Amino acid sequence: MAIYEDVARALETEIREKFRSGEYLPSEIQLAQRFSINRHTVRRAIDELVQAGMVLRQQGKGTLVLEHSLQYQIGARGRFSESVEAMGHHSEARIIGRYFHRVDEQLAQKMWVEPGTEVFQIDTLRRIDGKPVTLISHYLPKHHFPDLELQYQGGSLHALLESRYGLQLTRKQGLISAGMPTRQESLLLQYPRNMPLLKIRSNNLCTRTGALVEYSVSRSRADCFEYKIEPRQNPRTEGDPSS
Amino acid sequence: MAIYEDVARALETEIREKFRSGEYLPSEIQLAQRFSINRHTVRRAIDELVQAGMVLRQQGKGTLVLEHSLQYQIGARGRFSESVEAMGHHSEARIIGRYFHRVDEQLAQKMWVEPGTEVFQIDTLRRIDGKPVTLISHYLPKHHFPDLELQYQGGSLHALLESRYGLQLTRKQGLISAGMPTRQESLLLQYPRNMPLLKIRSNNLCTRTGALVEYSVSRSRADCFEYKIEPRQNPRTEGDPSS
DNA sequence: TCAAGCAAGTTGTCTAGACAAGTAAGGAAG
DNA sequence: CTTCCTTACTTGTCTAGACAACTTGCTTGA
Repeated sequence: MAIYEDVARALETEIREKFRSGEYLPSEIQLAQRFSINRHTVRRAIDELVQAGMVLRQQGKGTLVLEHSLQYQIGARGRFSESVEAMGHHSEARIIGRYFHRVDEQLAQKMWVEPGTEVFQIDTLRRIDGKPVTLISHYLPKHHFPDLELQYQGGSLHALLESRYGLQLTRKQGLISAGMPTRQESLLLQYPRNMPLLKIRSNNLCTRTGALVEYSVSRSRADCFEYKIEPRQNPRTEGDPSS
Repeated sequence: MAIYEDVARALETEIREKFRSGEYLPSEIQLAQRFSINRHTVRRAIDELVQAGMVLRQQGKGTLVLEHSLQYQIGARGRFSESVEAMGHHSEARIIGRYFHRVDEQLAQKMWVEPGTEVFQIDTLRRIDGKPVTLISHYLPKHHFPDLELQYQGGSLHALLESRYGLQLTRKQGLISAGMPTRQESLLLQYPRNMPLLKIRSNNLCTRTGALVEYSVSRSRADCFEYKIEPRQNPRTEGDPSS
């Protein structure tokens, strides 16, 4: 194992235990003497920390320690699992944006509606234990929901659709992917630009008529969130055809 | 302006104009001679390209040029969808590693087995149209599979389990997450370090007895791959990843 | 007093050389 | 013909030294 990797890990734990954000690391020369290695090797180690977003270099001043409260603890506890089926039905969501527009070619294809269809877009942010975790954009064809923009004031969107409009939704398809956050997503989720997001695009149909009533795109922080797939409780015992 | 920045820009335009993905850059020594600079300065320049996701370093081989069309075109053409249910059942996989070890505490918890259990680990790489897309690590408790390491020579692992050992598998749980690639994953998938991977951890049980017979972790390139969830209708709807 | 500038300390860049680690191809031995 | 080993070439790491660029505080001069 490379020396700089060892040093990087040593510095990482040391920062977590003994440094606060705003403080400066010892100079590269001092660290080189302490570890009895060359200064360039120290720099290579600090490069790792910079890449991880733990520290910030300031030429002429030193190496600044940043907030490391939510640093990459992938796989540790504090990880939330959620059934894919439950996606988008949450009540503790806060509205952060409402829009009204006509869908363009690209969105229409994903939404399974005609281009030019008038839709409401509602963006919500979901927090868990106060931490922003998931950002959801709901797209709802206008003709299904007269006056929706007045009705919905937060809470469970799907519950409102059922109580107010008598619609019951069925997820017809979900597409799961991963991507990097935009600047705005990074801000809203308080999440680094160099960490991935988990995305689901869902097409929800009316259970009775089969018409599309909601298309949603959710983006979740991958450091503390994952989706769980579980087989139906009463499966066909015929067996999984795979393999 | 730093020399390495100039060289990085020069190489960037050169790559766009004269190189195709799959080709290798001239060696660092050759580039150093061409630009009349030190090899370390060349390395620093190439670091920029690696960071930008344009090239991939391969120790002992060279510096591989990646597709530069997909840079900002995530979600464009050439995206494969695959049913989550079909995960891990593919036949066109190539074995890239076999291991035999006892599971530690952490893995045991995820695998639903006792710590210390002896397991085979088989790593496979799956390509689509020649492009490496998915990396899968299969973990199989040894006591279920005497002589598996001799039996399996590639192809469909689950088919072998059924034909050779008479086992039929049922996915009990799948956990979907996202993460960044390790250096090795980046190499094997020919994929930049700063682009995300889509991960699924699956616990597959014996359909009859309910015992765990396989735990697998798959990692897929997020630039050209996504998982599809569809409500179960007829059992023969395996995801066709074609085009 | 005030301002210019000097000095010390920091990170940033470049060079130079050495060896380790990994890959691929070709040749030698069986 | 196959297998193993050697060899050449590539990237990866470490060391060493020098100077540039920048920040800060202190000294010096008017």
